[in-house]
Amino acid sequence: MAFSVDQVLGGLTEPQREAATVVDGPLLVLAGAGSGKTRTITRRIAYMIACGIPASSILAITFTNKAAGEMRERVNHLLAEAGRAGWGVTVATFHSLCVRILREHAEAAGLSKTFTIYDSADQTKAIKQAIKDLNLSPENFQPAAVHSAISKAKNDLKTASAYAQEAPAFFEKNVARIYAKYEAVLAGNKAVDFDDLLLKTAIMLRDNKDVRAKLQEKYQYISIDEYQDTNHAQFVIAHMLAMNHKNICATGDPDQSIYGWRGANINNILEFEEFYPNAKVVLLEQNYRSTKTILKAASALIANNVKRKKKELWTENETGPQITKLTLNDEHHEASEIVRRIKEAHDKEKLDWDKFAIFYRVNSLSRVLEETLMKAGVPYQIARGTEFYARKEIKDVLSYLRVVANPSDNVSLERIINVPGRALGDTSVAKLAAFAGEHGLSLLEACGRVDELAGTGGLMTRAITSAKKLAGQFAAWRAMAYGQPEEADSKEPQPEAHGDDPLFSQSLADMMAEAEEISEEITEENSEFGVQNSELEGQPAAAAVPGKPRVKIKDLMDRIVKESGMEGDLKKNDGEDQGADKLANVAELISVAAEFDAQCEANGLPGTLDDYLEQVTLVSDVDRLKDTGGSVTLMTLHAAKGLEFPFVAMAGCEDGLMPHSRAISFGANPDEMEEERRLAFVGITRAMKHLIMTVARYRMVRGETVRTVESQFFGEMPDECFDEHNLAGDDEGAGSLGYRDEAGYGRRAANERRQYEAVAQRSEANATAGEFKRGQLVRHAQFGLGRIEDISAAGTMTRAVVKFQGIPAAKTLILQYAKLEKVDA
DNA sequence: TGGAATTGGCTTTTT
DNA sequence: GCCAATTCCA
Repeated sequence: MAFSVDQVLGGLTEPQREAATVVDGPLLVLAGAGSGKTRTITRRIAYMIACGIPASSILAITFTNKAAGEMRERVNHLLAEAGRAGWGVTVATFHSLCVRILREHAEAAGLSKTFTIYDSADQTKAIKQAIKDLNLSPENFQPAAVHSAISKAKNDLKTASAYAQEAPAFFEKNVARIYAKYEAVLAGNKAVDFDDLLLKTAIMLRDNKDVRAKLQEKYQYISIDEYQDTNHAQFVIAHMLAMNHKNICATGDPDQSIYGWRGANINNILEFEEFYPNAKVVLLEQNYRSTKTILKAASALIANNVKRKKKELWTENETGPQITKLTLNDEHHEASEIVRRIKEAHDKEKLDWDKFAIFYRVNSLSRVLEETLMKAGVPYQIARGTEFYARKEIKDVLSYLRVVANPSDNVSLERIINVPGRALGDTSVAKLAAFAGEHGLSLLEACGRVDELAGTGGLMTRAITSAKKLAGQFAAWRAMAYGQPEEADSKEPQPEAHGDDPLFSQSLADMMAEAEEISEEITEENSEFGVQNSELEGQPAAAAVPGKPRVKIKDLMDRIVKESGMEGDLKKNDGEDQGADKLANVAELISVAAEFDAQCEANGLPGTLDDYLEQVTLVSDVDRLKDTGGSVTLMTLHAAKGLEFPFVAMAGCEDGLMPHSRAISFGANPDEMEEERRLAFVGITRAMKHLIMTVARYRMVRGETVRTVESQFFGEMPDECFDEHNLAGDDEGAGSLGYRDEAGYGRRAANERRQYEAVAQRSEANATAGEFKRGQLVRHAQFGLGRIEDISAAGTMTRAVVKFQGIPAAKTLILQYAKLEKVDA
């Protein structure tokens, strides 16, 4: 054993070695940017195995699927070198781990085994539905805002009723109602959303002693990466799992906490020691990535944050070149200058394209950069905002599959019930839905029994035929997917009033049981998805159903695309439209599915439809980036976390963008500014040697050209770190004018001003006693503190548009009724 | 019912 | 400015 221990720990520095060898008891590794954190954790896991800890009792949680895959690979590689088999460690993200736990303990969690996972788009849709059902106006309750409120509540483990109890004011009270309704919609569709994965797992672990004990025994050694970005639900899950053996290792860097906006709680890491008083703490402060210059600038910047643990990054690397700071005319100038310099470095320094990255704060900046790269013939890849899986045609195909997997999923069915057109428009669907509601059926079941509706509802003959046909098709596809010999299910004997898991759940359960028997170890331990170990020599294949080859997702998909008429529809619309594009995307989806099939085949995994759908739902943009692209990488600062590049360009280093205006604007939590600073810090510390930061003097924002001010963060970093060039041809010294050009820029701005002035004049005359003006701070009995954004007179009424703190949508109030109270700043 | 045309809203970040 | 969603029109 000793031999492998040495091999496993070889080349680690003293602190790294310490972190890797403290295996028992709580451990906190505060790892600065570029301090070899991943390397250390990987070694730590390998060390545990080398010490004889069974791989199956090790759980490693990472932030992205990509990180999970990489870690798995590295652990395997290390152990192979040390002559050990590395498979069997569970490496997962919180979300994928939860899916697994929930499927295994579906009953205990109060879920159907075949639950569908809704992505954000599905969630928003379901929320819209709930808002509509409650007869609330979508204007006052913007689905997106409600969505984020609910999501936040779930991350804090607040169920609908708990949330309702605490709801302080009007808005929240109604959100509570929507929340409850939304939960009902989800349950009706046998669906869970992203947040539910965490919430349901956390609650089950908290309340169900048996399940908790079982999982505690299973995962005796737990390590969690990027701990600074965990939220409350994740915190609870981690500690429920660890509370017995207390072998929990949290690694992370408070300075790189950038997901506060979605509920991550930086205090989880800041207070780890309070939670585990006997925790061992290791600091990794030596940076192996960046030059002294880059590190100096980054350290100076982050030192401005109050909420942090002091840490001094240092490096033995060279001083390196100064950071290039460029001021350009506009975003086009910015893009061309960045591209020019990238090309230059590519040619002169013989750097491959994949050594370059361009970061930006918001996705909208990518457009011009992309165009410029394309024109210049520079290969690039991008973690896109509207990524592949969000495309309409892709979502459509996946919706078909989801309905096959879960016939109760009405949201997915509604999405495609008339795609391609089959005479089932809004009217017909409404009737079907009403019928379904009356009889406690799913929408699909209603389609199958449309005959019974014919007398009453008066559905078009064509619609009736279509509905029946569709129900029949789904039955057939389902039979194919789950290896059911019959195809007769659509006319199946009455699925009784409230079908709990109708149709096929039986066969699925059997299959799962069988698969488990065959190789409990493998299915359980070999991680989730298609990303698999390659070192699985000699393991028995865990085929889904013995004697029957597993159904290929590709074949199923192929069949659905053809039989549903989608293919024909897209071909028909080919007329130099996007039809061809869409068809190509579908083809791409199918070939990715074929890859999934092949992966599962190779690793002897069941690779059921449910597995596939789960995989597809939980991938992110970053996961889709290839390492070996031979291309320049474009991404948001958020996506850049954990990566490194020899040459980095950060575009849009301007106030309003970085830091984002949201953190600057009225009512912003001061913590937000710190998070913006951390975001900039993350960006800067990705760079190994070359760093360019650019400022565009004018930038097109939402169709308006605005005058910008360079980022206030520049003022927090030492001048000597920068090599500054002003390549903007025009005016000097205008930088102090403010965010928007005083003179107005463009017709639209002028128009707006004229309108504003007119309104202001009118309201001046009408406003009660004239004390309310635009910009005035006010207090409202229900909504709280706000600021008047606009004010106007209409007849005898004066209307004020007020933006209240904590309420995303501005409210329009009538002054005579609203009893606004003036607040002095 | 489907396609065109207009509006409106949006822009943080994503598992 | 762009995209999606809604509305309008045939």
